[in-house]
Amino acid sequence: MNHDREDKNTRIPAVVYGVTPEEEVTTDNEINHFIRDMIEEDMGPGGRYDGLSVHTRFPPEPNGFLHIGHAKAIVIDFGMAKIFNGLCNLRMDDTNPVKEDESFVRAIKDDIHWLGYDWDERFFHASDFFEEIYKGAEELIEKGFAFVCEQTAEEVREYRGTLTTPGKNSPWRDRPKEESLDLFRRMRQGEFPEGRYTLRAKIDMESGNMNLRDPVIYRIQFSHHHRTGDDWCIYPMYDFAHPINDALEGITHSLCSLEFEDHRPLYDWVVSHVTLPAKPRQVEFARLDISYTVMSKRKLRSLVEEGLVDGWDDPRLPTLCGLRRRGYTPRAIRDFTERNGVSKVPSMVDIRFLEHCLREDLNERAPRAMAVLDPVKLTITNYPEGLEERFTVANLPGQEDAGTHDITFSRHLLIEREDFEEDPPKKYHRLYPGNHVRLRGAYIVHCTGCKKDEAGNVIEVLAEYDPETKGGTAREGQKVRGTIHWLDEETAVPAEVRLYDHLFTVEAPDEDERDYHELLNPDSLQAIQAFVEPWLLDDRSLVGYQFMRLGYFIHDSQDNGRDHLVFNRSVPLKDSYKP
RNA sequence: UGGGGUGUAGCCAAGUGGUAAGGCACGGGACUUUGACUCCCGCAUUCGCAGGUUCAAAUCCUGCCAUCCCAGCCA
Repeated sequence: MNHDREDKNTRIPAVVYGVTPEEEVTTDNEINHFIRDMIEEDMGPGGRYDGLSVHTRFPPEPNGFLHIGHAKAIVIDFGMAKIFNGLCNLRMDDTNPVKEDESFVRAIKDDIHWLGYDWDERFFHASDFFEEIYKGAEELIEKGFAFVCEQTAEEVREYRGTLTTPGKNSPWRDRPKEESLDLFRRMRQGEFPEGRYTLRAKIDMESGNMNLRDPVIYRIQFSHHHRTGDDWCIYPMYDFAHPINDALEGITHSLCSLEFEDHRPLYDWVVSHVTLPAKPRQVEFARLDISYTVMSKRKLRSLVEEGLVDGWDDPRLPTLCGLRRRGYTPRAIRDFTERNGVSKVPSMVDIRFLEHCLREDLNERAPRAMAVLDPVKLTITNYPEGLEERFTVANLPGQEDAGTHDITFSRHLLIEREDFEEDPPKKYHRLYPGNHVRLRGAYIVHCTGCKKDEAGNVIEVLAEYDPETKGGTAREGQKVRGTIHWLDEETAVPAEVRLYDHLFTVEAPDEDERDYHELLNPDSLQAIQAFVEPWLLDDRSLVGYQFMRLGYFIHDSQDNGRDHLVFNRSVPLKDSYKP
């Protein structure tokens, strides 16, 4: 057994987007679901595990990056342990060396830490227990519950039968156990080529459950394992290894997704036929799906490999690293998964709920700033040329300890093009000739007109300010319906802003029969040249900013330089304005 | 008559024999130096369908329907 003691060093660095250093994993959500009830009963008086403490595990296969679907499992696995004052292990399910790689191990650990969970020293690999698992296989052979089979993969498939017809026994099923034992040991010694033999559990070829039709539990594979190197040339199958790993780690509740439901009889078979120190229990729940995106490892991989997105951490992807780069916070993700609940109903959650959870978190802690995405000039015609005023504004209105920063004001400003209409629709209360509007934090101005080019496009908006309204405070009795954001043209800093939309144009791309390439949203990324407050040149909020009236944005973690600011829009603000 | 699951609002989801929680979305209003936030109000006479038991059924019984997963020497 090989605990990774250096693991303590893999804590992600203190400065990581989405989480503030002193932040703790807490929840205000009421966690109530059938798994909690079941555990409660199992641990209670007379229950299955009366007297033991809850022990769960999160067992990813290190062959890809974690996505928000995994986050649900992580929240459940670590969350249940926490609620019941138990423990949760992290285990790399590495029983198939041809698919797995050490590089993923690191990324997986970082993502889990980022989400706010920790496994202390309980970091395992399925491969830590290869010897014990092997012993279990020998035990099965000795008891007559397993045999070495010589059927080819093709023959195994034929003999397995179909969903509606029973299978047939392998001709090697009744091979004497001494012979099986000898062959199995020689398999381990590397005497036979891949595919020549397999070890199969002797259960029931006529079972309606395909998993019980003498499943292969060991296969020969001459691949280099990322951890055990070339020590082994036979590897246990998931169905055999998993229950044994669970038992050896002292897991009480082995929580997994619905598709393993009909593996449970096999899980239980292994637990009762192999001598083990504990009897873990498998419980299944529905995995998480989200609208307008894909969650399958295969599709995510091909999006990355075909260059359709900018790597595994593309902000449009549902991967945890992608969400992190997008500006999602662990708190929002945890909140989202908890509030979704846990059930056995295959579900497709509306992505707008995820967005809601992010806004709810960021609204409370993202500093406010101003940015103009589609600028047009605003000239304050009665403000002296060359004069500059400085205003101090709160980072987070209403929260004094969040600090302040300064903004400058002058005759030449930048505003959002859509905040001026020469001929406004009804109920429009932004700038239009004759209207009073507040420039947030500065002054109330009175729009006097605009200048246009030959083509009739507005190139400059004109207004006069009211010196009596400094700071944006209205005169006695004065009511100003519109407040807009703005930037001082003199001090505004150019920045690239990346606006994201759904990666797919349909709600359920995974269920669509069309090739998913056809379903990609061509406008999922729109990069524009915008302007932001100079303050953002040096400031780095770990939870990003709210660009007022626009949305939440965060410095891109990859592409920012001192002279090249890049912001990702995490999520736009809600907007109930209907022209 | 393969086996195993699941059906409560547009999307999640409580509910476990006493007369349909909550959230998201949506619609309306109040407030507002963000058309944000916040706050009010509205949103299932009905729980996949049909029978049955009961004073009483989303909850119990029977039948049906729909839908998901399983035929890797993947996990």
